[in-house]
Amino acid sequence: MTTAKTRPDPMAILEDHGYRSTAPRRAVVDILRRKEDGFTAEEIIDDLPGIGRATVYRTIRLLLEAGVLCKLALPDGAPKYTLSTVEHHHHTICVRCGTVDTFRDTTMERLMRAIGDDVSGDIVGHRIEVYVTCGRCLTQVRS
Amino acid sequence: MTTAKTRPDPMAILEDHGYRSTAPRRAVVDILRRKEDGFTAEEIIDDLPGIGRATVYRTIRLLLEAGVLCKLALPDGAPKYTLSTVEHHHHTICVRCGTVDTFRDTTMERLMRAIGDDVSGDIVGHRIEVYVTCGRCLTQVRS
DNA sequence: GCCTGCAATGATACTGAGTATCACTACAAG
DNA sequence: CTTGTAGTGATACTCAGTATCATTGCAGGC
Repeated sequence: MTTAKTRPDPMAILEDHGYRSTAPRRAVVDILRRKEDGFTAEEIIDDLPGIGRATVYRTIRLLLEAGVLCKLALPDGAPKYTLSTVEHHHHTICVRCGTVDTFRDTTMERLMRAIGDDVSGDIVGHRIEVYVTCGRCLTQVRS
Repeated sequence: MTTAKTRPDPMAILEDHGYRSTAPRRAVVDILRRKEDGFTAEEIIDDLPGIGRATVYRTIRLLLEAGVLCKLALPDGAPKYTLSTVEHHHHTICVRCGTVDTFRDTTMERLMRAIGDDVSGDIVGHRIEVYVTCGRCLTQVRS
């Protein structure tokens, strides 16, 4: 599931949006491309002491707006980011190790349409996060 | 949908959990019982100048743990609380006026079971928030 | 009725996540 | 080579919530 497939370079996408390819932005993009399991903003800031907080957060925001990143929430609401590969998908987050994985379920799309009949008003978006104990953590627990 | 039905007194629930019924706690519980559309912690703090931040947050936390409150997230991740009436349900949040409503869809439960087959590991929880433009706001927009 | 102990309180200071400000830098285009 | 502006980073701020800790106030035992 976590295949490092041919992912478009986030930096290229930023350039497509009219933003400059600068050294700090490339540094941020480079480091978070290597974070397969999601990351927090402070984590990136700590990893790049030469780069200011503001720049890291700005770059993250640009990538969010460009749809390259997803912002998720842990059960307690703490934010976590992850690179998004596919268009529309949802995330599973392991509550033990924090590993983020994605899934795409067509039931979900049908569900949203079904809910549309139940609620008064127009659905404009949704947030779905599934919290799991991942397979790896399960075997650790049982051993 | 937003019926002020016979709701168990949150204070009584806290007492059942072994917590004292104190004046500050009653004040907090009283005020948030009147907030049909959800509320933020700071809102409560502002409404009760005589009561300390810590006490308000503590009371909210106790109520969350007791299952009397739900903590939701707006699209930007900003937290919002709402009293929960029924056991398991989900929320719609109007992105214009912030009104919180609840729905319960059996499809959701079936969906969770279906997802269980897709993901590796055990599902331990989920978060689902549906963002809407509510009926009232829709008529305002169109007028 | 009065100790007394502990739960609860509130002031305050802190953390964590993110934004605003603003002087400065570094480019890219003319 | 100038110059305009996007981008940067230091810093201070907001917002949400927690930690600390001295003080208060009840509830139960005598």
